[in-house]
Amino acid sequence: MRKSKQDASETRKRIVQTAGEEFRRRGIGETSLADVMSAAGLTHGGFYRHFDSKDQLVTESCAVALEAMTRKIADAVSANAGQSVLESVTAIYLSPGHRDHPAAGCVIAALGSEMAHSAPDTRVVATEGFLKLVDILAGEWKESPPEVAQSRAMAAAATMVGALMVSRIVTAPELSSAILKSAADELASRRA
Amino acid sequence: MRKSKQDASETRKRIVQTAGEEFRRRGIGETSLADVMSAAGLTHGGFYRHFDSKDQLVTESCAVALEAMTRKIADAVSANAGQSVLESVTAIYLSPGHRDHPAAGCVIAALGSEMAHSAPDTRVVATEGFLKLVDILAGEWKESPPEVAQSRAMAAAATMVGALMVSRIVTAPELSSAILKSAADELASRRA
DNA sequence: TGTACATCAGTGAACGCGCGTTCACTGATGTAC
DNA sequence: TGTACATCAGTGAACGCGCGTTCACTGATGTAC
Repeated sequence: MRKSKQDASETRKRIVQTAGEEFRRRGIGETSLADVMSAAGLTHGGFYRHFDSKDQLVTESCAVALEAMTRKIADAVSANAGQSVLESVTAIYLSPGHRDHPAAGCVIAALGSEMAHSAPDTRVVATEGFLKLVDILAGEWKESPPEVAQSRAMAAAATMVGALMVSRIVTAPELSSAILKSAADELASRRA
Repeated sequence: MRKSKQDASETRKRIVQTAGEEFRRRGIGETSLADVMSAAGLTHGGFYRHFDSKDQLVTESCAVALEAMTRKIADAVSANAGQSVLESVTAIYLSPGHRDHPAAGCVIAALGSEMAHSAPDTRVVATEGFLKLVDILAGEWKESPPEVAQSRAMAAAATMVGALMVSRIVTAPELSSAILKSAADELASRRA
């Protein structure tokens, strides 16, 4: 049953991608390796041909998922080069679609409180993803000194992460939408 | 070994309190009932004399912990009746002490991403706690129409929750502190 | 280029372990007379 | 008020289960000649 090197490499990528989705959908602790492997169309026994541990998979899948999100957001910002950075980002990040599809969304909002207890490697990856998001947002305040722009961007990122996470906890749909809208309105008022 | 009704009632409260601390310290999924019971000075077998399930303990302990936090914040606000509500709240919520002692702090920031997948009862409790915090913050904008004040308060609450959670993920201590400070500065600029 | 052998991706069963939950038991507390 | 009995808080062992991890095995792929 041995597969070619290329097949194996594609399998590995598929496991990382699937794991990122399943972890974001159901949480890290609630998702077993058997869940991930079967979602990737494999049996769980083969996992250790590709990874040393679940922790390693968590770290890699978070890295890949964070990069996909920041790239998507950066692309949207450059596609709307004429308009406000904050507006471009919040339109994606604070959308009902993002809220309702955590598996394809922001790792920090989906797994943040679990990540606070994760392995150092995973926290480093999360830190880098957060800083990338901050960097994109800082583009809103190009006219300000860089430290000011970064500080405002950090607060804006915190607002978005918090609003999205809370919008997923809350039980009443209208309240959930109101939280996203309030955050978007508040951020709109802070434009450069 | 039967205990008096009063003893039993105190034991139950102690379990709820201890559970709230342990869950916030280590996460819900990572904290076993045996962990909670032994932290409360008991053996795990007695758990089901007081509760029907772990889920019930999670719900009750989150309710108690959220109420303690909102009471503490409301007290601080009324103690500083002369000064800005936002200032009073952020001085507590966005402090390094709060960041470094999750066991005594905000449940939503400590367990938010886990709560998004929790039982409906738990999510209802979290929703009520969030709305209580929003209600306190809305006091900042007494002059504005209530919907405006509530909307601004929701965004402020999201900022605080997001900033605190991210400050606990991030690996570099200076960055962690910078996130708290950026959020506090931004909120200060939104005062009524 | 063809052949013989080593490698290793993936399977499926098994491992020890800790989990939530249950249960028989103990003996102090609560209750009925 | 005192006594006999029922209750039940807490203990400690046990339950089945699913977890992360390991392993023997298969057979196609890769490699050495």
